[in-house]
Amino acid sequence: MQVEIQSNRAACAKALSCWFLTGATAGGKTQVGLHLARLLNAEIISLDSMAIYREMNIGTAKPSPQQQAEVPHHMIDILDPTESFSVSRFREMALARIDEIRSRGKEVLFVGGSALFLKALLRGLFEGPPADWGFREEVEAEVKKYGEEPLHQRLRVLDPLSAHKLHVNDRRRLIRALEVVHLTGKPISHWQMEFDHATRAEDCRVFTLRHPRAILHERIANRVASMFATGFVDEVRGLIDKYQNLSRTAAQAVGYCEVIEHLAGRRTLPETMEQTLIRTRRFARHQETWFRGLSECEFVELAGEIPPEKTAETILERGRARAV
RNA sequence: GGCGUUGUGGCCGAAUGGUUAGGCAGCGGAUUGCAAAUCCGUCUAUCCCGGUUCGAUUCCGCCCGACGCCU
Repeated sequence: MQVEIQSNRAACAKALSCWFLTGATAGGKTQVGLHLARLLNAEIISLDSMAIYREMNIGTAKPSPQQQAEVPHHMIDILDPTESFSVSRFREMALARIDEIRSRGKEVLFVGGSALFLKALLRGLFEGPPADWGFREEVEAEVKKYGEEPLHQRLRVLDPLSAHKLHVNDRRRLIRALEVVHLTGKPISHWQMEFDHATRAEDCRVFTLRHPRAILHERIANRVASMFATGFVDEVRGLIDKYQNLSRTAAQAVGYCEVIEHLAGRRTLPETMEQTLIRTRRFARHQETWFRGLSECEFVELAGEIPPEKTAETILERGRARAV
């Protein structure tokens, strides 16, 4: 345990020495990131839970091949859409990439909006057991029969602290908490206590692009419209033809989920587009909730049309000014 | 022009002579191996005017709008 904390600390320190560019979806991270990477002589590590999938290009608004050729990118196109993924795998792989990039004498810039991944990098992850899907399905079946209440009841005995923190209806976390005691004999709250060291924004370089909400909504509308205009539906059709089903994680992606329903004939195209728009907005809102809550995040307010290279320069200036 | 139906919050949609469903969207929060997921919280409206009534969103009349039918 002591060793784990040590290595966790070391890993966090390593991550904290990198540059980060984050922000809600459709906020212009890709463009700014490219400029910033050039200014820093950096390579980019994607901080995005869906861009890791091959063949999911249009709907994830992945950087184009040309953009990826301009600056070396990592953690993009590393999984088939049938493979599942997890935060911890992301973290492990990303940490390895940091070393690799540094060994070339280059700077590291993370670009992306997956907030949980960001937090895992900045604050660490306890060395807990991976998901046990057999166990989860068993418990899931119980919930179906008896509801969440008995689950919560059980957790109150095994891990009162977590039970107190979790809402009765928060089935996923209830199950994970149970899973951890079941697998390790120790409550998840015990493990989690060790890893919540917040860093002040001034002591790191986590820049968070932010637009006024109305403008962000406009940008989202434009992005969704252009996705559908450039063959998003065909992309998803291709995936389904080839793989039938996407992995548990890939299938959750905004837009993909909706288009799959459409291709199955359960939804018209206009409904699908509307639903994709709505879900993208909700996604963006949740992302911003995350960023507000992470002390590491420093907001870069973008009122009006600011050219990406200008924003990159602003960030560079601010980031260089501090000793990290 | 006549007759009929109808008018509930941004949208959908119940109900009721007095205790003002619900859903969606929006907004806020949570978030440690499914995270672009998931969970929680929040929003208080009955077209206008008049009448009946202790009390009207609910009953009556009228106005306006919508829809339908007829001439």
